[in-house]
Amino acid sequence: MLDKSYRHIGCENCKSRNNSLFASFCDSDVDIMNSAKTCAFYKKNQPLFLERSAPRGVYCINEGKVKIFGRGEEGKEQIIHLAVAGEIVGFRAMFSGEPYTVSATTLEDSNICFINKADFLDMVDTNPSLRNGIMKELSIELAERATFVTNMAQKSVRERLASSLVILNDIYTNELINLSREDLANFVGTATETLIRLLKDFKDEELIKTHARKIEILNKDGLLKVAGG
Amino acid sequence: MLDKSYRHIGCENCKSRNNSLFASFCDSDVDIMNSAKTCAFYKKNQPLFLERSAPRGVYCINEGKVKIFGRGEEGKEQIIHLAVAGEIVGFRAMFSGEPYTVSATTLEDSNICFINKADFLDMVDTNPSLRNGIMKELSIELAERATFVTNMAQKSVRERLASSLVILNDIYTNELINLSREDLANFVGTATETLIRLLKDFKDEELIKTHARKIEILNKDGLLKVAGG
DNA sequence: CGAGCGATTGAAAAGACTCAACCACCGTGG
DNA sequence: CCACGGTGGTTGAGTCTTTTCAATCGCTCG
Repeated sequence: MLDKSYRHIGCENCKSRNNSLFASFCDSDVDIMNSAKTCAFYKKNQPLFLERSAPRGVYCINEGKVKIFGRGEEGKEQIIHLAVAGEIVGFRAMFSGEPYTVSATTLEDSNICFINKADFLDMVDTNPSLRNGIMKELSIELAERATFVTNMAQKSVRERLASSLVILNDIYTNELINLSREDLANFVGTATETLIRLLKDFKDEELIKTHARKIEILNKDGLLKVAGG
Repeated sequence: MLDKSYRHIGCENCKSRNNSLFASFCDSDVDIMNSAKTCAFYKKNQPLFLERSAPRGVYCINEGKVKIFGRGEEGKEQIIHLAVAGEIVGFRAMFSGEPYTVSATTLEDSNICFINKADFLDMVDTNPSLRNGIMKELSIELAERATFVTNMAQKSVRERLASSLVILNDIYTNELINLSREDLANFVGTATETLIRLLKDFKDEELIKTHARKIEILNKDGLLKVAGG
């Protein structure tokens, strides 16, 4: 269960740090980060930052999940990424010199640490392995996003939903996919009604099973086949 | 007109370098790059590199244009980016440690220089301003691509075409947009036939005018209005 | 208990795609 | 010089997917 206080969470005990950009930190690096950061508890659906606002630092997810999304002309959300424990959110804006182009909101109750921009950039400057990790991460995400664009442009909604469910299944390790229908639609890039109809199709085809809003994957290979790849 | 030989093009004389990542280079930096690079003339439709192949270095466009594209399931191209003179192509793959996820092909006769991976990474290591420029560039492109995804997911083909034409108008400075209908369709993310029909609509609405395959923008504001934003 | 939001269903319309045919231009070879 | 073949551009018709709008249902929260 999550700690509802604002008590400091020591990075040295953070189970999520092992698969984060800070995994390679030595003890003194961890000390520096520990003294630089602040920790906070975020309730579900609480924003970390908003599009067009000025970046003040980076957010490190100790526990919980965060959606990163842009908005189209009519204000409809498009979820670009779902960040899980261990991920650092908002570090792209540290280097771009521009306001946020996306917003970030918690999807569930979360513990999230914050590192000031100056402190973060200082760590990047003085720590080559962190820097290289970041450049690698940026590059990989850029490549992923190229695929994302291609999928959006060429795949049908049905294919995208199948593909999305597999991705979400990995994100929700050891638990059922738990998103509102609207968020799921905004992740797939479709209308909520279309999403619901396709979910029903998948249920009929015994690819998935729903438990109220939660979704269980019954046949991952079948979904991959529908996704076409 | 383009030089058809493989003669060396000195970076110190390269007009495109001023708006490139190498703009901040001092004379000695330029010397290093000059001795590290090789220059080559590429005919129209000649590939620089292919998806799934191993990155060997970066390509610097002295003159010409290059399309960067991925492929969907059925092999249909999706153009992710059009690179113009001054742009460095393929540097993301220098950091990702993975094979190319996209391909690059010239759209017209081009002069393109090549810098070996080791030499390039060496320059990045020893030149903080280049490094910062790259991190900034990666971050900005990542943000742009988020918008790209949102547009693909939420805008109609008509809106995307209008928006694409405005973007292309900037890319083809002082000349008419000159792409095959298929490339244009693959940039917008639609079928060639749909693209042609919409171009006709735009002609009827006097937003554009065609000269054989070339496209002239008559009413940029009108196109922006159609694009919705 | 009532209000309100999220989930679901139905019906109709719009948007895009596919397939097939045709046209137009261009360079080649006879 | 002209017929030929090929590629890229264009048009038409029909179909399928997806969206939109409207209405209903069901549950949770105050």
